[in-house]
Amino acid sequence: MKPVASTFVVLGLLAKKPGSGYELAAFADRTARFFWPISRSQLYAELSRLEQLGWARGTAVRQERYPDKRVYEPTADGLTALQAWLDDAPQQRQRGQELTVLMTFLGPFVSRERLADQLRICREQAERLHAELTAVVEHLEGKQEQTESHRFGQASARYGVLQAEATIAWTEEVQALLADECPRLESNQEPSD
Amino acid sequence: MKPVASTFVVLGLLAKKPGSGYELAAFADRTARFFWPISRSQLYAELSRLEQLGWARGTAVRQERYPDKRVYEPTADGLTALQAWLDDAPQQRQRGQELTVLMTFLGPFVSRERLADQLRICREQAERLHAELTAVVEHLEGKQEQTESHRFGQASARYGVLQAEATIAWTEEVQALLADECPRLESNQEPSD
DNA sequence: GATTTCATGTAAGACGTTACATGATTCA
DNA sequence: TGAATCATGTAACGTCTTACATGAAATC
Repeated sequence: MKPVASTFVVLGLLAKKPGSGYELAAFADRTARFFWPISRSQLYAELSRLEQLGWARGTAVRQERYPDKRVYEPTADGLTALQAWLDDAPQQRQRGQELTVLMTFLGPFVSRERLADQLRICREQAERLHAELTAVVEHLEGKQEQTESHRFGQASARYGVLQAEATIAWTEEVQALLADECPRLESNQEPSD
Repeated sequence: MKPVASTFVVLGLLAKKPGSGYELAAFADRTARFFWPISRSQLYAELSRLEQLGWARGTAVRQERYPDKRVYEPTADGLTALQAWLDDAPQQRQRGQELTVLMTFLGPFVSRERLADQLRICREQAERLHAELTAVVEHLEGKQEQTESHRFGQASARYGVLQAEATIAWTEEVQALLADECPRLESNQEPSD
């Protein structure tokens, strides 16, 4: 019963918004769906796993008009595990971009330094991909014999170029947000207000 | 031994550029990697599957300086199967976007109408997602109590907004390319040169 | 009366990855 | 001498999806 990446995704959703599996599925559908889709059955599977790991506590709630439900919330251990995972697991090469969005989504549970690091890495990767695909596009552009196959190859590469540009723009936005949050390079304490 | 989506991806790569598994892996790494990554072992598995299906023919090639290799090329049946799949399988909701890029990449094997259709669907989906996520961003913006959790939720939703915008811009590019190719709504014949 | 909402899961299988295994040749 | 390139696969396992299963209450 080892946790997988999706275990932490569900734990993170729970940390943002405790509730029943059904409610959590609706929340995930509004938020995490576009960067980390998860099926209903897997969501329920992860919830039992979290309970077995002692990372979430489920409480049966009686209802009259609707079927009874089981409401979950993260335990202290669960929050510790989540923060620990966010702080060092993400050295994975796979799903790097989605992981960065996940870490942003779960910003309150990540240290500012870690998040800034991840954003930098994400941006650098996007910049490398952008350079690589731009070169592909230009290479196909420069060919004397412009076959149909080349034109379509170029068009598909343009997709990657545009996505990479969007990623770079997004990282800049979030980097600016982080800079705004702590104008002096001091900690994550709120100044006053 | 039923074909899966990746079977057709490999078949498509082969149709664009016949060669050995090793060469194909390098080609995939330059081209399809960013929209349909495929591991080396799976590539080899798909090549044997294609041969068993009679959709590709492998020929042993002797080499002196390097190990012998097996060079593949699609059969007539294979090309027919590829075109048939491209023409009606893609009613899948999953990987819809990547499928659209794949179809663009394999443009020479898809009918113009089918490709135009797919681009339209892709664009409409991106527009719906864009509207949905813009609403999420604005909803979080409008809240009186701006928690940290909301700000980060907003930041992650912005990612989806920017990606959707990139997708929309890309579909417009390719739609323009298609319109350019056949200024009159005539067939896919090259006019003259 | 039909459909949607609420509510939770199981079972089977599709799909894909990493690690392992091998080994000659070329290049730094 | 050590690393990269060329070349092809197997075996084991991890991950996730779809379809199935159930059923009351609310809404149209």
